[in-house]
Amino acid sequence: MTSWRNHDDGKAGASSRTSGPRCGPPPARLERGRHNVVPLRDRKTPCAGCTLRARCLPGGLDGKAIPQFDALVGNQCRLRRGDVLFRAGSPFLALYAIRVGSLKTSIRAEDGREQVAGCHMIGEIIGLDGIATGSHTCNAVALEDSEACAVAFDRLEELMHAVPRLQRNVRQTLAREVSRNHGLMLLLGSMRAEERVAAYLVDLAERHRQRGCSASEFVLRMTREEIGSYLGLKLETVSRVFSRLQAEGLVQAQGRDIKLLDPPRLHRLLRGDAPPAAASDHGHPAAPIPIDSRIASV
Amino acid sequence: MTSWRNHDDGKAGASSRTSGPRCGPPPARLERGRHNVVPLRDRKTPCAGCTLRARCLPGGLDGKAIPQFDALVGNQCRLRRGDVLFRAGSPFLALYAIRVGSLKTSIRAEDGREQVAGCHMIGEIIGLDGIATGSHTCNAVALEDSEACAVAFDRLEELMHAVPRLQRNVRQTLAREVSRNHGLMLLLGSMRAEERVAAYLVDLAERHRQRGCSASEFVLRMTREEIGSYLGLKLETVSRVFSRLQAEGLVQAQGRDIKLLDPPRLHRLLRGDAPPAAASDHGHPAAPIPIDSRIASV
DNA sequence: CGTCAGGTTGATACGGGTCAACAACTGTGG
DNA sequence: CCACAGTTGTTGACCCGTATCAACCTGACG
Repeated sequence: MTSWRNHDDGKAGASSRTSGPRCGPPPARLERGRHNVVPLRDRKTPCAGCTLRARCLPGGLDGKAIPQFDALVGNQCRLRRGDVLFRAGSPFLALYAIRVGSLKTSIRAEDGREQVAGCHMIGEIIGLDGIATGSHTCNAVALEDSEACAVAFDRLEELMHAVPRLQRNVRQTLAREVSRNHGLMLLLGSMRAEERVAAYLVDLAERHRQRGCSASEFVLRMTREEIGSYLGLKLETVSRVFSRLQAEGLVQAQGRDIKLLDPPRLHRLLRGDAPPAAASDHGHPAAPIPIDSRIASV
Repeated sequence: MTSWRNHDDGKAGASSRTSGPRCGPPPARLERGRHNVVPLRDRKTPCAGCTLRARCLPGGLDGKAIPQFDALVGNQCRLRRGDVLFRAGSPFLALYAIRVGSLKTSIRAEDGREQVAGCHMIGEIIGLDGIATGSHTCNAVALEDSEACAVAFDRLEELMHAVPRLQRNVRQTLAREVSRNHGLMLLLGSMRAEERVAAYLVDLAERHRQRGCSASEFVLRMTREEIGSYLGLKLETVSRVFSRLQAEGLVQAQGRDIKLLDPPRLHRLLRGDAPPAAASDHGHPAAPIPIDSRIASV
């Protein structure tokens, strides 16, 4: 609980909507099921005063670029638990910076199977998946009451031309997503249930730590079923693993309240007392020099 | 065999013992072991004359931008089977466009476990993973004799400022990677062995089709072990699934030579006669537009 | 010839899925 | 206040799919 919490220092005014109803794309009206997504008419926190800025898209921008960026954040949207920020298939109009709360993203196969693809916390950018096709490929749903800033992408694109640093930030955000997915693939492809859950907890702990919150004591925002979906397990298995980890004194888990009692041992569980692993690049024993470096600067 | 075939109009050494409608380039039968990578000092095919251009980074560039782009492709590198194009941890200097052949990318966990993360064919761009951190996060290894164009990234970055279309192409390439990974996650997280292998075959077929090669008859470039690693299975399981699919008349598999005998049924295997699947966005019933295909493009 | 990598197939073990019962908690309405 | 239903989480019993271990085949190559 540091800075992360109160960038939301204002009261909600009303009126003065700058241009179009913008929180999410204009068509971001009540997504069925739950509550209205409420675009805050007055942006309460301009980027210049936002404590998240350093980690957000405008991170590192100089003084005069920030208001320019600020101008494309049309609205902050308020979401209640279960609200859909965007949906697979809906047109890609904006990236979203999570200002408060957390969201899950999920992808759906044709046959209806759905899988949680990501669990995103405050300060993270979501919606990137839409860049390629122009429409989103996953659903984003609030796991708790949340707020997100919608950054109009067409205008962001323009601004990127003028502000290289911004372009770099966007690209890095995309690339981080690639790299995050690598980790998830490793998890889904080769870890067993206990390792997966441990990896999940360790990851959450680290992300809390980065945000200045306790890394050893936090609240899970997803149900056992969602966690299972994310980790490629069934909910019963997730539940059992929590119980087992608790029995072994590694964690204390009461529902969604989690305490990590022995982080080092949890880490060790990951690195594998597990099987040694083989796999080779076609049988190269030692490290060949990658071609890359032989071609000096191409 | 359209355009995809003869960008390699030179003689690539001696090879050429092709038979049948094979897509890959020269069959490439070489032993393992690292070879010298031969950066071709003279680029043989400037982008302007490359038949892959439309699908490559300079796709859609206008006449005068193409030579500019061309200038940053310093070299084409020639790889023999098993050669490492770049390695996790090595500095990120360039993106690579695969001009001939195919490569796998693999990621490695701290404990040494390694997993194939991608299988990339002619016309695809690899190396994107390095953008975020400045160094690569995965290894790229040639699955057969191959050639790749190295595109210096620092200079590419500069050129992107001047050429918006190029910027868009790079971003789209990155985003496609995100979307590809979504598909893979779905596979690793929720499919059973038979579905995974079927998905893999269907994906390969589609990519061959896109390249103007036979979609029903092709050669696997990875060993059973690599395929298993990619799909989160053990090699024996992969082998068994091939045998079972063959017994059911869906495919004909002799080693790495694959014929799809009944593509429709193979597709059906994917859509799931399988369990109905539940999961919901917190109770939202409505069906968004489904994700394009189960495996975006794995 | 022998060796080795890659592939197939069988026997068996086990992890996690499946089905089911139940507890804790929430919100609703009488 | 209570009764009731719905959601979430826990736990047990059982079974299936995949991993594991092992034998063997094939083709390439020295």
